[in-house]
Amino acid sequence: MIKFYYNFIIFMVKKTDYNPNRIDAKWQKFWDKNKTYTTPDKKGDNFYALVEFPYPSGDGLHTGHLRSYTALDVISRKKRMEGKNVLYPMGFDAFGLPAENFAIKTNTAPEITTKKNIANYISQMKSVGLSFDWDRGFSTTDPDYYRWTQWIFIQMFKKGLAYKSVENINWCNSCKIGLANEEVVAGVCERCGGEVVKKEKEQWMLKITEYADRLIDGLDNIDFLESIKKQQKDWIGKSEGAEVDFKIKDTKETLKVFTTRPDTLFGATFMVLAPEHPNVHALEGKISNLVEVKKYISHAKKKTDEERGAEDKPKTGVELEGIKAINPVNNEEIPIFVADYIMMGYGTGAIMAVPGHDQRDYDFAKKYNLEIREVIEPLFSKNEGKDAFREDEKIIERDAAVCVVKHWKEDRYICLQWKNVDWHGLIVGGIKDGEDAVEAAKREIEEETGYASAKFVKELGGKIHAQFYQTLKKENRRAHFHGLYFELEDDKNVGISEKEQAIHDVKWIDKDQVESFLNVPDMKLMWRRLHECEAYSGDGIAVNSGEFDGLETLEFKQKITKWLEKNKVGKSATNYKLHDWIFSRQRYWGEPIPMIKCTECGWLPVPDDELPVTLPKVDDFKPGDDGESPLAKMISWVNTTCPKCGKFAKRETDVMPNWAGSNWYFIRFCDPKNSQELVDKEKAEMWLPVDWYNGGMEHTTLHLLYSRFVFKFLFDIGAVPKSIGDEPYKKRTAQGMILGEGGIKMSKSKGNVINPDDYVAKYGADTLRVYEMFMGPFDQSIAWDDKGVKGVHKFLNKAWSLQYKVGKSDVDQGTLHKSIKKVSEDIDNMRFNTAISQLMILSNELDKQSSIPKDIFEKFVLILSPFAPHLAEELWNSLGHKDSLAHEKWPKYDGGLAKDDSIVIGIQINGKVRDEIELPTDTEPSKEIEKQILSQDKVKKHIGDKKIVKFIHIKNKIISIVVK
RNA sequence: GCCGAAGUGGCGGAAUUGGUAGACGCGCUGGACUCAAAAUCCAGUGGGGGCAACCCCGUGGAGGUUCAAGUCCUCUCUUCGGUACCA
Repeated sequence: MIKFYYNFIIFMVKKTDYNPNRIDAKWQKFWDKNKTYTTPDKKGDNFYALVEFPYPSGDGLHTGHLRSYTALDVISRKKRMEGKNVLYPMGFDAFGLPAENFAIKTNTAPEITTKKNIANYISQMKSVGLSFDWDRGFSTTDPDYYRWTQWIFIQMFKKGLAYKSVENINWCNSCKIGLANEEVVAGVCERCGGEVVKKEKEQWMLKITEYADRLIDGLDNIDFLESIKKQQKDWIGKSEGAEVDFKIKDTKETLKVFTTRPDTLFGATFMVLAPEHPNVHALEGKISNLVEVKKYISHAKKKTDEERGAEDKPKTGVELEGIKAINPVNNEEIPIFVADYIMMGYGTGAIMAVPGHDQRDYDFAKKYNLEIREVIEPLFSKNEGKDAFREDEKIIERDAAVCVVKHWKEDRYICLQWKNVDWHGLIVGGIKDGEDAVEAAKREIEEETGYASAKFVKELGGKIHAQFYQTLKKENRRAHFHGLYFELEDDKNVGISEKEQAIHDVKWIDKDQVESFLNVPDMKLMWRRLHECEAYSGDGIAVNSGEFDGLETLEFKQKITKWLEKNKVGKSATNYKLHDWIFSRQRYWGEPIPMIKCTECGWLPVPDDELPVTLPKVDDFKPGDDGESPLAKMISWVNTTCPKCGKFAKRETDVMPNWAGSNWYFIRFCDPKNSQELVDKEKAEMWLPVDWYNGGMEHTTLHLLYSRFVFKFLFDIGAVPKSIGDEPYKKRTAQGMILGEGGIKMSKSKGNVINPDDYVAKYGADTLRVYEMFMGPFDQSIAWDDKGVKGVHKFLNKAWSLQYKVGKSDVDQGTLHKSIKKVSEDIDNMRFNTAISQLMILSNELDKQSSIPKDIFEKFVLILSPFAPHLAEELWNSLGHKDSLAHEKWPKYDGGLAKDDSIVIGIQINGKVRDEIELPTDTEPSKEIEKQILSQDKVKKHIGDKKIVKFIHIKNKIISIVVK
């Protein structure tokens, strides 16, 4: 009796409320002290998880950072428990404009602000229990780190990949800084939203274009989200075609153009130059309307890129009168225009205009009344399905008339809907021997619709071809459609035969409905020709192209390119949208570019033993109005001696862009303290490539592309071992953005920024972590919801109180094993939201028990721990374990126990669920089961006296009965 | 314009290969506990009809394939991202 009371009192006293603040602090201290997450360098079962290291801004960590960091933290924690040696590092990308702008405003040195911000970030990250290996941390602003950033630049210089060039760069008027194309968003500066203008500046450039093909090809063998691969490919923008030289009549000048369609050369009826094109200047003497031309050019230059690219802007241009170009394929003299729809930044800044087959050229030609010549007749080839064109079978050619027929009064047109095939088309009929197209068409119209008053109005352009396999007759068909337009004069209808009636219905379709009614591309195109407003830019068969007539596009391209090469007027060529990377910034807070200019010896790199070129302390952080870096004012720093001849020389005063430090940081985490080389080869081999890299979608064409480029370069020069390949990241995923409450973007100005610190203080780190993982699918944008946070907190409270139910009892293990399975798989696939919902299901079920067996509860704690590590550690501890659970074995599930013994499946009658039946799992279909089901009352009722046509039983899924 | 992703209750969202749509969470309603509130617990909760057993309708819209469609096919509308005269 006494003992009973004693136990009872102990039991009462032990029970405490969930107090996250106490638990969080306790375990964070424990992990720090015991170096729980410090990663040893060793060969073997390693796993490198990486998240984008942040810029340490004054605002501190935001919820978006945490979504990414928590996700890979969950993955890292699970991998550790699965026995992997996990590297999950963190550092800071601390060079950049905010610290510099702050310095200009307050005259506080960027070092000081940066140091303070980094300390704050570290304490914030620790306060949410991210399992980073802090021993490997660094900042890109550490001289020990940027020494190697500078070293990489020098290696690029030595290989000819870094060069100085005068560029018409994007210049932000408010930041006073040159921007890469990637940093100009919608015509304004990505950072400050300020106006971007064009400015000529001498800049350091990196030849990323040399790696363009490898950057495309490398994507094939790595596990990146498809959307990322596609965006990178589009950004690089490779297109293959030819360069063609057009002579300018009576001069020695030629105009070089790039085209992806050399097969349309015979259709080139004029040329167009970009306003900035240098040849305009060179030809000034011959241009008779020079004043007009100059006026147009200066007007065009004033426009921003955005204005020039504005939607639906009518095309403008002016002809260069007095000069003509000569089309090399047919020696025709064609006019030359300057127009701002041609951009200097793409291709050669000049085009051959083919108005028949390019929509922009077409619009321009229409406006200025220029010749439009058709040189490609469309060919529609069926390539898929059983009626796909078969290369090796014989081909039967057929001429046919296609008729667009207008109503006698209204703006409606005849279409045919076939009855036995899914075909919505126009009136089509074969042209018989001795018949012309119009006669054939009239005959068909009368036969198929009964209307006899069709009056021929006009032809609808040239022929359209279609090829497919006729499955019934077992032959390839190639049909040549002649498009004809008719108008009915009256409503007289002579009727149609029964045979025709059985084939199709005649439909009168309103003008604006016709296009969507027609369901085959060749008919749609024929219909659109009635309105004469577009150029056909697809593939087809050549016409009006001299000796090349009759060739199909692909073959024509090859032949004409050979012809151009033979006649020395062109060659095959590849063009990219990607430009070389402008690598200079006229600012202070960045890595100094380690170059010296000697008037005698030219540009020379700073010798290796003088690296790093440290950033000198300055008093005035303002850039000069002429765009000079603040460093230019540091005369004593700028003046130096030439490393080659020893005479007076000057240092480069530009600094690197903030991408410089971030494009190789993941390499340094493998060996962060190495003073001899960028990275020790053996250590690089242990960790690289990165197994899993998660970050934001916004870095797809910037950081992610740049760092792949730099890594390939380091691979080429042997700075990283060859054995690891030339791709830095095996797998790349991206999280969705977190929006403010109500679904609007978080911003200071809107005052809807969520500060994670507040939630850590109020609910604890685990609630914040679990909420961020639970709020929705990881890759989708989602709005913050305070109510959801409370719900998660309730769940953790429940998990906490479950510990007081631990005791001896028998509890069914089914849900536990199902949960282990689901949580394991969901974490691997970043389906964190459903993993947590499964944990909730499990906790709800355990809560229903009067007592929970200890081993079940332990496993629950273990699979909860990646999401809520502090709570899990505390529970683990109170279960009697002394050590951290960070390296405990991840529970395994028993496939048998994860399955239910029996399963309830629905019984459908004529497609509707009417009843259900509980069957042992994996019950095979049998006559007995069928009998049992048919004897159930509800089933009997619904079948009534109808006859059973079909009885379907899919194991573990459904019973479906069809009755009549 | 083009490319990509997505449209499911009051809300965030679940739903293997097509197989009982709405798991889990929020919110709401009712109840218990409380002097009261909060917290907690229990029950209910797609819409409509019916006392009820049940029935009808439901995954942006219109067609289609199938015994069976949120899921597959055709067309279409909307939203959100990316991109922009790319020759």
